[in-house]
Amino acid sequence: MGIQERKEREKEARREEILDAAYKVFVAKGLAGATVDDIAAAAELSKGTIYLYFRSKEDLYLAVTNRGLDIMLGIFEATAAQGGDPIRQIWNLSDAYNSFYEEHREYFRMLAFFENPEMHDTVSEEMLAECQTHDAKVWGFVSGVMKNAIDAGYLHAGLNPLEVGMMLWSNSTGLLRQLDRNEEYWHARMGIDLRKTLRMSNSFLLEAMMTDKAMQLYHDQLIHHWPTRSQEKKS
Amino acid sequence: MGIQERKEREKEARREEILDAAYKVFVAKGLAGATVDDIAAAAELSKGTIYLYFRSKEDLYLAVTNRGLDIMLGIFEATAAQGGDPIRQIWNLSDAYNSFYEEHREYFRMLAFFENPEMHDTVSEEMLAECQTHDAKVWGFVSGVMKNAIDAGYLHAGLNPLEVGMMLWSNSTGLLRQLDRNEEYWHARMGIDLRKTLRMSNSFLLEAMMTDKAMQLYHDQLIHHWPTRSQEKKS
DNA sequence: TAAGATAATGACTGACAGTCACTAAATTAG
DNA sequence: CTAATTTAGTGACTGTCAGTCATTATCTTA
Repeated sequence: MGIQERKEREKEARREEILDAAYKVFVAKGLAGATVDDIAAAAELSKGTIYLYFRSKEDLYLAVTNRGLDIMLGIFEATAAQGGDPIRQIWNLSDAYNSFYEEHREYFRMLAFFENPEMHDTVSEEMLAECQTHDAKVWGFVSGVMKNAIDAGYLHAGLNPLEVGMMLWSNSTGLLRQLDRNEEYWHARMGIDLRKTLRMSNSFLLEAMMTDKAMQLYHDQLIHHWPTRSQEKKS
Repeated sequence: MGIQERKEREKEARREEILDAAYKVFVAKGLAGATVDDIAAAAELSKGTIYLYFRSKEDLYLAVTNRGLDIMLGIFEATAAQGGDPIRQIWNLSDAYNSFYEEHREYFRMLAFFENPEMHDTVSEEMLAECQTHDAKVWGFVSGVMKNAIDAGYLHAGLNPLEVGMMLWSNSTGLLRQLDRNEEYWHARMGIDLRKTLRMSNSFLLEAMMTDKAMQLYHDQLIHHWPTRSQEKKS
C-alpha cells in the first residue's frame, strides 16, 4: 500500500517546485517586488495552490532562505571532509564561507535580509522554528570546529568555542556585506580590495587567539609579519 | 521681504514634523507594517500632504535613517572633541559606535535594514544620493581618525586608513547585529557575553595593527595577555 | 461505477500606496 | 479693502496585491 508514500513524495516534490519558482522570482524582484501571482505563474500553478503549501509570502521567502542554510552547511561539511589540522580546518571553514558568498550570492543576500528583526514578526511560528533548527545545525558545526582547535591546544584554553565562531563569523559577515553592497565603489574608487582586507582581519583575529604551539606550526604563513616586527621575532 | 524665508522655514519645519511622526510609526510597526495613513494621522495631516514632502513611503523611511546618520556623526564628533592620543581616539570611536547602538537602537536597526541591496531600488535617486552624502561624511570622519593614527606612527605604515576603518567597523557591526538579533539567546542560553566578545575582537584587530611604539604606550592595557604568552613578553 | 477524499482553482474581498481634482489659506496687485 | 493669483492641503478615488473560500477536477477506494 504505497499510495500514502507516493502522495507524500508528490506533495514534497510540489513543495520543492514551488520553492524553485519562488527562488527565481525573489531573486529577480526581491521580497517586496515579487507577487504571489508571479510565483504561481512561474510554478505553473494557481495562487490558491501556493497557499496550500505555504502560509504567506514571507513564510515562503523564509523557506527559500532555509534552503540557503542547507547549501551552506553542505559546503562546510564537504570542506571539513578534506581534513587538515585544527587551524587549517578553521581556515578552510572561513574559505568555505567565502565560497558560499561567491557561488550563492543570492542566498547570502536573502539570509542577510531575513536576519533583520523587523522580518521576524511577519512569519509563522512554525517556519521560524524550522529556521532556528537549520541555524542551530550550522552553529553546531561551526562551534565544533572551534572546539577541536581549543581541545587540541591550538587556540587558547580560556576561549569559548561559540565565542570564537561568533567573532570570526561576524567579522566575515560584516565585511562580505560591505563587499556585496558596493564592491565596485571600494575597489575602483577607493583602491581597497576588501577580499584582501577580509583575509587580513580574519588572520588578525585567529592569530590573536592561537597558542604558541599553533603559531610555530604556522610561523611562515602568519600574515602580520610587519616589517619592523618580523625582525624582533627572529631574535 | 522675509516672506520667502519664512515660508522656507515653515516648509522645513513641517518636513521635520513628518519625519518625527514617521520615526515613531516606523519604530512601532516597521517599514512594511506602517501605512502612510498611519504616518499622516500621527503628523495630523492628510495622506496627500505627506506626498507633497516625500515621493514614497520608502523615501520617507530613508530620510528617517539619514537622521540616524546625522545623530551618529554627532556622537562621533563629540567623542573626538574629548581628545586623547591617536589610539585612544580609535578606542573612543569604537565606544561611540557602541553608544549609538545602545542609545539609538531603533536608528541602528533602520540603518541595518536599509543597507540591504534589495531596498536600494525602491527609493528615488535624489534620496539615495542624499543618503550617500551623509554616508560619505561619516566615512570621511572615521578614516580621518585612522589616518591620524597611521601618520603618527601608531598603526603600521602600510595600512590604508579606510581599510582600517572598514575592518573595525565591519567587525563591530557584525557583532552588534548578532547582539541585537538575539542577545538573550546568546547570553542566557549560551553563556556568552557578546559585548565582551566585541571588545575582545576589536582589541585583537587593533593590536594586530599597532606599531611597537603604540604597543609600549598601551602595554598594561593590552587585552590579549594570554597566561602563557604574557610570560614570554616579559623576557 | 459510485461515493468519498484530496488537490487545485480563480473569482472575490479588504487593505493600502499613490494620484489628482478640488478646497482653503496666504500673498500680492489694484 | 477687495479681487486675482499663487501656494498649501485634502480626501475620495484607482489599481494592485495578499490572502480566502466556494467550487471544480482528480484521484482513491468500496
